Amino acid sequence: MTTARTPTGTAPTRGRRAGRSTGDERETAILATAERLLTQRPFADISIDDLARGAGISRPTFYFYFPSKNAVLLTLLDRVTEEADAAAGGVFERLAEDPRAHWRELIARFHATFGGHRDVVLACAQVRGTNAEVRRLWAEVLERWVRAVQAAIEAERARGAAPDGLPARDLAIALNSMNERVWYATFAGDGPAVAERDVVDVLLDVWLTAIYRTTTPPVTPPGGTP
Amino acid sequence: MTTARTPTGTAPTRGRRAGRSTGDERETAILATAERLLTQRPFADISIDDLARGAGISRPTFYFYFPSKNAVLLTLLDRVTEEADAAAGGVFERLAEDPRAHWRELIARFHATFGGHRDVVLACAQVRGTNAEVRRLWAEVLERWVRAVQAAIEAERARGAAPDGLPARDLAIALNSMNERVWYATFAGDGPAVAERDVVDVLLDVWLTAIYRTTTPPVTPPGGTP
DNA sequence: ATTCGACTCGACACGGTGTTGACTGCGGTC
DNA sequence: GACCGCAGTCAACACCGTGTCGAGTCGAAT
Repeated sequence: MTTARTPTGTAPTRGRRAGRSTGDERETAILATAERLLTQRPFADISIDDLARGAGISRPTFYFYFPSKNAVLLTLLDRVTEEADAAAGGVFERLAEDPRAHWRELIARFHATFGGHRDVVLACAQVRGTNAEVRRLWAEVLERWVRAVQAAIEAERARGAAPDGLPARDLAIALNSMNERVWYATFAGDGPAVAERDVVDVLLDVWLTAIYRTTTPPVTPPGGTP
Repeated sequence: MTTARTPTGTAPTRGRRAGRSTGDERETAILATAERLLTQRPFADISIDDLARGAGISRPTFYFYFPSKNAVLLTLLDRVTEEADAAAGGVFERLAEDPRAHWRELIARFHATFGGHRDVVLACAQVRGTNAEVRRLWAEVLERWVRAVQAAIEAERARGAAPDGLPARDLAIALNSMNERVWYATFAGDGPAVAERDVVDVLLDVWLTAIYRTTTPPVTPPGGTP
């Protein structure tokens, strides 16, 4: 057993001697190679040997750093999801000030974050079907977004800005699912897709009508509700 | 070269002598085996040998019938998509009579058709990332649905039942994408999902609000518009 | 009876994965 | 300064799934 240092491929790097650091360089070299190759061809067409050679090591040595090809992708995805989680920060709190602008901001950030790593995200979407780890991590991210949106919808309903209707969670799932699939089709270019520059506004329109039954939701001025 | 009889795996069976028919039996046996095994494990974990043995033939003989494992899945998908195309039949024409009921009928049929072959559809969704043929066929089906929905939206706008707004095609893409992804999550059980018995009504609600800005769209009585 | 084409499979070549076991070199330790 | 331990390295191997080739069987048509 070769005691791979990052057993799951997800955990932070551990257990290397403090001084030497060729290991860290190699690890990042593998990651960088993967990201570079993903811009050129699909994940399935990249072999472990490609990754190893790209990082200047032999194939067995690759296994010293990652337990599998999938683990590399998972590590890449991990970075992106951290960004995605951070992207929602601060938007929901200020929703009542200007709902339209802030919902738009939210969707735009989602779009920008994933668009900034489109190759990685696209690759993950492709292997999600065959890789349980990626599927799980993805599901977790989505779950957090769903929860946040659900809470926001409930808040808007509570302040009387949005009418009651579908259970907030179901609505949040449907809207987030739509975003995911539309986003994917737009960037993957398979099948019918919305033009990239329109995608945020198209999604926003559906979100607003589904949540508020109008595209111009009521605004609460920043002063508070007397 | 073994001149596989169904070169693409999509074309209808051709060129076998009329009399003997062990070939047809074998072909359907392979298909049946695939469908059976798909209920037990993911497509990626089914080898050509499994398919061949299940159909009572050797692995090389398998290649006489299908050029690859993917071609089998593609043939399976082909059947389903024919059903899916047929499922829309007659619904759009009567939309004005009772829009809510007919949109619901449309979504319900989509749901029922795919739900009736969930293992095949789920498998296709999983390999779509790595298999261009499946991706193409899927995209074609989706494109037809999008076109049909787009036309229906335009018709509803033309008769004054639905307000103008998003380009009808973009809206149709977004709504169909939502359905696809929500449906998938519901059956695949990965990540946040809507309960199976609620899924049609959740989707319907979003469709109606996005198209009509209300969940109770205007009805034209079957007598016509005076 | 011969020929043709549908149909069959044993055996092989190939490519990718994951493992093993032996090796290197440095940093600490007594 | 002999030694130990461990991060790091790789040639070679075992394994598995894919796809191909070539030799073959058998029934129907001529």
